Amino acid sequence: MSHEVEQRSLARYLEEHNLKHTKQREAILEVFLSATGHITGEEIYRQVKEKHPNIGYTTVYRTMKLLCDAGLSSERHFDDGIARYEIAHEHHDHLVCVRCGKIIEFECSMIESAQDVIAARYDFRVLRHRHELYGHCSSCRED
Amino acid sequence: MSHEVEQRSLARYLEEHNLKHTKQREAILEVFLSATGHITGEEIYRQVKEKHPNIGYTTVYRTMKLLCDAGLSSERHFDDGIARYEIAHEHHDHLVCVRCGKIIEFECSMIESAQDVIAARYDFRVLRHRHELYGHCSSCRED
DNA sequence: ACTGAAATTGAATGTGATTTTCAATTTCAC
DNA sequence: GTGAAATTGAAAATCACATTCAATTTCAGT
Repeated sequence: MSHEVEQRSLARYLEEHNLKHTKQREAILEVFLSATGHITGEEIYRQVKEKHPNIGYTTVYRTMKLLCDAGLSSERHFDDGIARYEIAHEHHDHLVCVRCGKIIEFECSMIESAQDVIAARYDFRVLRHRHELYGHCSSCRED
Repeated sequence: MSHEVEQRSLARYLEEHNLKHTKQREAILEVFLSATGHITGEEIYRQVKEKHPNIGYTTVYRTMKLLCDAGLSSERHFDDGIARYEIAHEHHDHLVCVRCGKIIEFECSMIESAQDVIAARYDFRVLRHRHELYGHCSSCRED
């Protein structure tokens, strides 16, 4: 509950694409939205399983792919190679704490414009980018 | 041949770590160094196989890991998730052409310093970063 | 509410890159 | 040359995720 906007957004996507509204999809959307973000498929699976013990891994992966297609989520891969799903919003980049695993989002127009310079230098047409800073967050540095 | 510096560097690493000097390791180093860079394990395997038909996948992967530990190579993962090995050198970032797969290295001090600003803002200690621009290279845009 | 065609589900199985296992082989210090 | 320790390679395991397919569920049309 309390994610009415996204629920409606999913419902619209399903209707427009002749797809069906199921308990599983609703449950997975709910878990995904309630997470702090950057949750893995495995974590979603475990949490959905609590309320829907019969749900399968397959459905979780398929539904997350659906949510990505619907524009509600986007899939990210950090250095461990495991897919993580974040709530879709404005372009941004990430700080990843290698100790506690915390992922912080940031945006920086200075970097964006620097990229334009690089692209021009190599006559390259940039479609997207990924920029990740790996290190230690402040709370992991407090002894 | 003609990669004497690296051969000596590997030899030194092997000695220091009580590891052994083998034909396979030499052959893999040779193929790796002769590549244009950003070669996959599979590609190394195929090329080494030409001169050493009995070599196994396993040895290639193990040896590339060794070369990384020895500081001669570094492993990179781009969006396709497949490990690529590049010749270790100064820090740099990458432009990746999503059409032809070409990988161009670049460095940009403007971006590096912008990162410091971000790190300070979040009180984050950056250990390393990855910055990849995906798009179309100039030759892929020529119709 | 009822029906049935189409979509969905989930268990089992497949996939693909890489890793591990392990018996046989090779290296190298003595 | 000898033998202990490292290395090799074939086969099997792993790990995250994708595909298959028979059984179930949804929902538009009645």
